[in-house]
Amino acid sequence: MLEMGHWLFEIADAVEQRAKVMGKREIVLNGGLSVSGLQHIGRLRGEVLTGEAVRKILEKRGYKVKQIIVLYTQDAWKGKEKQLKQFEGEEGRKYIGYPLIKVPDPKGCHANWVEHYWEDFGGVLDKFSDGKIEVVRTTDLYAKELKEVTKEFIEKRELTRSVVNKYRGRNPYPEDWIPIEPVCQNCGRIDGAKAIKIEGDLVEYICKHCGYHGKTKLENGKLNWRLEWAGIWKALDIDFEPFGKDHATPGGSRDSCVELATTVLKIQPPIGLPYEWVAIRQGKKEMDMGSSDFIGITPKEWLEIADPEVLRYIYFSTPPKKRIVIDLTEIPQYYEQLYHGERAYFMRKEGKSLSEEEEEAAINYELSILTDPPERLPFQLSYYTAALLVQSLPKEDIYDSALKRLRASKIIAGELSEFEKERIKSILIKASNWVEKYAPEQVKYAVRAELPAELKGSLRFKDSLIELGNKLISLENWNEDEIKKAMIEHTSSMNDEERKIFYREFYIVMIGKDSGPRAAPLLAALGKDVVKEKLIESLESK
RNA sequence: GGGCCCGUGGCUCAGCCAGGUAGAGCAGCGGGCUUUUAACCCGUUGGUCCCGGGUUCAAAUCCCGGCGGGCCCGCCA
Repeated sequence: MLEMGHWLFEIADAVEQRAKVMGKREIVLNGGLSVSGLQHIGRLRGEVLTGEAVRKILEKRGYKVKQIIVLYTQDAWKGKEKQLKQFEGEEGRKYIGYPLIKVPDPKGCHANWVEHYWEDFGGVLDKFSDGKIEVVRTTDLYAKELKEVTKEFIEKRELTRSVVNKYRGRNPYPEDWIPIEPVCQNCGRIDGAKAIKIEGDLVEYICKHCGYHGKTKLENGKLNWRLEWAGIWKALDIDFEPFGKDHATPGGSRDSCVELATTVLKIQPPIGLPYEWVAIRQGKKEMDMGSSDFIGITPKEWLEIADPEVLRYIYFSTPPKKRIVIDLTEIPQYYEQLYHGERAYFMRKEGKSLSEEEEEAAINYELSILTDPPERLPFQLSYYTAALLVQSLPKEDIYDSALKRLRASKIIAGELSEFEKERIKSILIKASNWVEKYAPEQVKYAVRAELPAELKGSLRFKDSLIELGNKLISLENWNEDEIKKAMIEHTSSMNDEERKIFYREFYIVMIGKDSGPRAAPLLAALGKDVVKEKLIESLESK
């Protein structure tokens, strides 16, 4: 089998094996996110896309698979520095200890904190996946699926306590402990009400923050997080769930939850998978993306500059425990990696023999694409070329004008399929956003609005530049080769020193910097009109 | 205290799971092409695979013990 050895297929095998042993008809994959702030692209790695890839593999094998993401909306809002800063002034302080779902939207545009920060992640999930992912919130689960298991923990509180206390050496729960943490009806906090009595579906509690003594429904609270996680496994019948490295420590949360699952809830814990976090590099600095610290970019922001397949390819081709560092200035290289996988995929399809590395690249490509693969290897527009091109094109008409130039310069020949057209269109738009937001300086150039008069006066080769302009606009074929030829011819009589100055002035006139992208491709991209305007009209005037 | 990841030519890294002649890209050097502008093409230099032990006919790869760098957990989630 080609896929042997690929980590995603190994997980799929393990999950399949588990399902077989347990005789399950439907396999359930889970992921969990607490919406404590910025929902960055790192969170797609383990909790969403790993599951999606495993689901894809298992579905291909004929299994019915459900994929869920649980949002931990009942967790307490901690009021970390960056979280507080989302609010005006000191307003945020009021909400410390509130369940996330009860914290208002600091920007005022959504129903609450969770909905606001979930939007740029959840709202584009269907673009990063096939969309067949069910999103649930713990707030709702407590009213339904988690009800039974909550009661089970309360009934088995002694056993539960003996297990949990193994992991709470210095701060064990006391003998009268009741495993439910209610929301205080007086001060709104979920992080301090102590349950003292259970009466059917009601819990009586005393709040340590405000001293309030009251009763509320069980569902208006939450389980201690270890119980909660294990409880979700049981309530939703989970077969597989990845978890971040913070949960992976031996004797840590995953281990303690496994023990609760087997000894208290009497279930087989799901297959787990520890994964590393994703970092972002900005200049020389490199930081793990973080939700409550608001570090990173959201999936929505990623879509502005790159296709989702590109990120999927990075994630699928990297073993889960390896750290990934995303550098947004390297988007062109990330595209090349996806293209590499694409070429490998089509080589395999054509029956060519592949190296092991290419085999793997082909598999990663297959996992990364979101639509059926095209018939044959599609045209691969270099992202870098696109970035150069778009800087000289009218934004409104970017696709048609780009296509014209790409054909004129013979980068594209022949008819394009729908797939190719769509992809080119997408890359052009994304590359143009990338130039604005993240591209390194050397990639950028601008067609300057107007040449300052004092500069114009000091140009040594002003007449020669005008002459070149005239030669260029009379060219029959506007393509790189012709332009290059004309330029070589024009500068052939100059010596090295003169030529150097000539080119410097050329760039200053064209783009306002004394150097820039290669002259011929640049001019090909800019078009005749711009040449006429810059080299002739602006120099002749006055 | 416990655990994870990484350590391979100047740089970035692949190879390690399934042991079998040390690889790629960039940089360097030589040449070609071209007036270059994050170029391209051909050729080429360069490596005690962090160190020490073990297993083996054979170790970058497996096992044990160190060292250096990054990170996680220690009762919040």
